[in-house]
Amino acid sequence: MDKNKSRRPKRDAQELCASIPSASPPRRRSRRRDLRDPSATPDRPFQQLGTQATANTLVLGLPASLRAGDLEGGQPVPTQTQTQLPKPSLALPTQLIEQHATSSFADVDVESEGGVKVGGDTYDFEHDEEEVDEALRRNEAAAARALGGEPRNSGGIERGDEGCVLNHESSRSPYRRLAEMVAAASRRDVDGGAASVNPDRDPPAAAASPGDPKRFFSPVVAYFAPEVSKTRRGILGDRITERGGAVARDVNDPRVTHVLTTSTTYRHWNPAARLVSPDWAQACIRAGELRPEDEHPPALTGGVNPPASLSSSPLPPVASPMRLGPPPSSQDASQGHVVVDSGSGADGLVRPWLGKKRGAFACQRPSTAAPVNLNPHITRPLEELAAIYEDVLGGTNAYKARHHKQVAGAVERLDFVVTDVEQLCDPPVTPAFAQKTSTVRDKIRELLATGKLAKLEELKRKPDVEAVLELSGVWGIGTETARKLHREDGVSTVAQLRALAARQPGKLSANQHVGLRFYEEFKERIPRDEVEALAGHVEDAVAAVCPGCSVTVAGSYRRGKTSCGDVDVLLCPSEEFIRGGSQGAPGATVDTVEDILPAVLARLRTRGVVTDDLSTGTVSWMGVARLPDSRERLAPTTTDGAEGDGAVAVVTPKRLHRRMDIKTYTPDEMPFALLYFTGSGYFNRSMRTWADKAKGLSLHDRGFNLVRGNDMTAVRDAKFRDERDVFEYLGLEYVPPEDRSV
DNA sequence: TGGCGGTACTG
DNA sequence: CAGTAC
DNA sequence: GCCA
Repeated sequence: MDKNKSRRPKRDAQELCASIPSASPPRRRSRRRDLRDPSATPDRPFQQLGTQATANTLVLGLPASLRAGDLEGGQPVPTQTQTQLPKPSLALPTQLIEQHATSSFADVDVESEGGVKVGGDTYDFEHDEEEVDEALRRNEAAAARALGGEPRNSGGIERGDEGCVLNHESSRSPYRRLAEMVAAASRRDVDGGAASVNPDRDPPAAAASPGDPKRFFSPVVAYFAPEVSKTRRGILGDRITERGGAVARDVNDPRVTHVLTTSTTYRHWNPAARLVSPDWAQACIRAGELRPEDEHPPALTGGVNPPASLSSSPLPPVASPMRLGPPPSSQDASQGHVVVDSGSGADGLVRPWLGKKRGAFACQRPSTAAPVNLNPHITRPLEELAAIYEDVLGGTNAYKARHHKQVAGAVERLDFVVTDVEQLCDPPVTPAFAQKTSTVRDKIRELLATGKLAKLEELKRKPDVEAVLELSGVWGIGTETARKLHREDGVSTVAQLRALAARQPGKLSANQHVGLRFYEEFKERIPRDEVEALAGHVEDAVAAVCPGCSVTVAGSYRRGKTSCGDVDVLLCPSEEFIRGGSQGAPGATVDTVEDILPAVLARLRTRGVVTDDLSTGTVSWMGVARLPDSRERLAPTTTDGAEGDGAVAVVTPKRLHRRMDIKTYTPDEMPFALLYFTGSGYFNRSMRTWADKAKGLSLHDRGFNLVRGNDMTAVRDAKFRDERDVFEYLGLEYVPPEDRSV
């Protein structure tokens, strides 16, 4: 444990405060060149992705810093175990550094489902202690067998065995042992025979000799990138395990040797693994032996038809998503970046807390999203409690919820298993852990001692809690409506609500009917490529209506997440269009900014992309969309397997209904809109507060307001061409989108 | 002890 | 206006 | 529930 502690980044208040000045150096114009993202340099022409014919700009793709170059260039991929803090960039009060986006699981990339995995089985904490204990005993025996002797497995997968303290007598409490099991299990949580520690499951690997030609995959531990379709993953995965290999569920598993991906931009955390196309596995299967990896670099498989609108670049290459497509003219006009800090502070720096003793600052750093959650025994009950506070109790309880989630998130990012609250205190995981009293800290203590939370149990015993929790999961139904439905109509489940809605349609609003209809579909995550395909259709419509209008996907997509909860699209017409309507933008069928969205939506409706509306304004739309029923939309999945008779099965992906938002902004609002809709929610919150405290500004989705007295006046003394200008104006180092998933 | 974001749409 | 969502 |  001490070892783990020493690996943790040091961040005491002193150090954080000391880093403030460097966090916001008075930057001169010339420094803007050596920025992380070259394509975001003002001088560089913005890269267009749309069809040449239409001058539209579809801004998609991973943030530049996630691109292939990073993976191949041998730069160490930052892991959360690194010792020093990366260069501080955004100085913020620690109490504001909160994590997770809007909803509890909205931005979780790693599957955080299920309970604690122990040797392939999953236990959640509904089980009583005996049950957990028994499971631990079983698996300890199995693990001891697997680790103790020599032939750990036939695969020859080598890795260090550090930290495998499974047989320790010193571990007294069941939860300490559980914690250790969790740590161990997460290291060997590999599907398929090779590394399983559970004797009940597939031990065949032990029987075969390593040299067996039929088991040529034995040195391979494959991980399928999320964009590889389920079917393909299943088929190839089976072939690989049949032939002695293993399939890892987690890309961070140190034993992963090959990452199978179609994306050249796939970001993975295991630098030791090779990035290959799934075709590589197929070639190996066909050849009956391992084939050279170089022959199959990660790429789209042949015969794949990307959606028409994206055909020029199936995986959008280098256009920087944090750079909104600037109207060409404004680019020419950008002789100098006239973002002048006319505000407070002679040196342009504001450090309101710097002199204070307790002024704890956290510096925003690249948020190395936790690859695996080593502490579900803490985070899950906390999140559960938070969900009840937020969705059931509502009101000011949302603030309790927020704090519980903040702590859960901080604990989830830890790279060691927590067995004692003190581990969370010496460098405090959140500022609250440095205080004398903290109720959440007490809750964790209780959790570690007893394995449960009295508060949570008590709340869960209340009869309406579960009902309200479920009902408020319907879009458009919040705590109040859910409670009323349960109280007055005796509705407890979505199924019952559907029955009620059928009997008495007037009970629900139109939006709630929509939410109810797509209840299941809205809960599904949206893969990146589908986000791109949907955005591609928006781009087509925009191109037809208003050439030159940029189309940008914000949201968690822009933060580089592999899947998203919804599709967030921002439109920004050119300045020519703003000035001259269809005269300024030849080809436009509309004349004002307000006309764009309705026209775009009309086209999307006739194509069947937009299916329902949730709220419709002139510049903002929220609704439902899905991919149209055409033959070439998402990459069809070819499943000619090892048996290879040449048959190609085209698997039709189910076209789920997705939540989509589209908003139009003028070029001068666009940087703020991008910032706001890229999030995360917690990142926004911290930036808002910083703007308020440091500069007396209120930050919103279309600009700054100067807060003086009661009234607020818009800031008009500075020009903001992109997000960087906003950061700069606030005296903050730029934080790229992918590092904003705080 | 009060504040915790400000805005827009629906009904 | 309350409720909801962003 | 935490913080100023």
